[in-house]
Amino acid sequence: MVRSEAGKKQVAVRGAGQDGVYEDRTLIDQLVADGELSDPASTRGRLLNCGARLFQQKGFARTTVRDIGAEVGILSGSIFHHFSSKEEILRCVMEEVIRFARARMAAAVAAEEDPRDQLRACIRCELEAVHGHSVPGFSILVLEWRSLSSESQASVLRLRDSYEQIWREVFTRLGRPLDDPALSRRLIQGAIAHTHNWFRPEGKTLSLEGLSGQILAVFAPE
Amino acid sequence: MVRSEAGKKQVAVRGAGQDGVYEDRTLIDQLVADGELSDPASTRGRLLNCGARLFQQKGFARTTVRDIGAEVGILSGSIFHHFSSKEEILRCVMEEVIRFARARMAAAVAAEEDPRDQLRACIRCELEAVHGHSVPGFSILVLEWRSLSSESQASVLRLRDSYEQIWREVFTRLGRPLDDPALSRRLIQGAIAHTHNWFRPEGKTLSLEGLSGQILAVFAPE
DNA sequence: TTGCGAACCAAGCAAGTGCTTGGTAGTTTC
DNA sequence: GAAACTACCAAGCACTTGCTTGGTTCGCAA
Repeated sequence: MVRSEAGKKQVAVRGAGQDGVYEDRTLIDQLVADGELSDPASTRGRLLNCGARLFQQKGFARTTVRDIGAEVGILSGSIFHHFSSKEEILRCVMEEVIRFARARMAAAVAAEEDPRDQLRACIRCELEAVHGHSVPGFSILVLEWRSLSSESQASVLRLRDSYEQIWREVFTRLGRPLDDPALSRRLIQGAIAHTHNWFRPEGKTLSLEGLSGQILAVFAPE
Repeated sequence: MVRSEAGKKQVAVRGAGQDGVYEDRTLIDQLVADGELSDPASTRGRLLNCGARLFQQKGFARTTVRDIGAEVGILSGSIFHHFSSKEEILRCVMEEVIRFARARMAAAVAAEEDPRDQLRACIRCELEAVHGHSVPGFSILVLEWRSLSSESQASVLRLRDSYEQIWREVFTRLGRPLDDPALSRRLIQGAIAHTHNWFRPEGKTLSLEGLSGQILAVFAPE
């Protein structure tokens, strides 16, 4: 709620900014320059970041436009100068989340050659996204899907498919564990998304790295 | 818990009742007689069944007490003669869903001897539950978990653990795919729950039986 | 200087929300 | 047969919700 001129410094590499801002600075800057993401320092960008965090924490229905405005430091009515409706905020959050996650994962896959290592990179990427590192708001894609109108769903779905395509290509190259790469992807997608409900990275017993290995062991045993 | 009246073949009366009532008559009757489920013909039972269906269709937040009352045929205020709050309806729905799903799966497991067949039975059971056959409202357990207060979550969690215990025992007997049965369960739980978002049983390409086989192939390859 | 539009405020509307209150039939209990 | 209880209705209260409206400030360009 306190207006913190925080927009400027955000040099944060690891350790998110006040609004839960993305971490990877160079990638962000590139995407902002390409017009794929809103500038996180702008009011619109801050509304999206705060919205993402609140939607993830409390859920879309339990988050009010007054909540979002208060965190950004403007009144609720002023939000509608930037977005035409509350639902549009959710849709834009989802779109930016997908664009960022897609760019991140594409880079991670391109850094590997062996298909199994590529799968490992995908798993790691999505796990980090689900657990709030690197891509805040990622789990909203699953949790709040039904909060979108069917028109918005169709729009977001097209974008999302370009993200899924990366996964499917990796499973195709791997040729496992099922004949149908799309089906493999859907099963692993559910398994990873569900870790949001039980896995706590701070728990000492199993690290996120260790969890990646276990999931890999199931979907691509050696 | 281990209601092993299993071999009784469960003469499922396919075709739900007016309120989308459970299918397996004999099992239901037994659980009602034991006081584990509300009589689906009573007002309370009908409120729970209607609530379950509406919560699943529209989500908890988007379902109003007026919606529920209208479906049952009473005014919204009268609901609070049976439940102290809207949230209590959700909690009771979840509890009854768990009790029924637990009894159904225990019976299915007890009917098999080979651990791999037992796993297949579990997968089949939970897939049917998730997709609205046999256990209406099952997916509420995942989708609306955050709509419960933390006290209610703790209460439901205890009950739910007795359901999860069945899964863990099966994975323990199977000794696959991971060393940790609880972890295996959580991964397969996510994979199965997520099918709710994409699998359509009426689609000709892949039946629910076929899907069961594919999931089994991943988590317990021959 | 003047004009203009972007960004925001202050106030509030209309529609809904969960839940309460006071009351009334019908049934059961003693 | 009076009392108590169950299950419900009719009405509405207190509050929250997304969003609108009219007006103000301020940077910037002509």
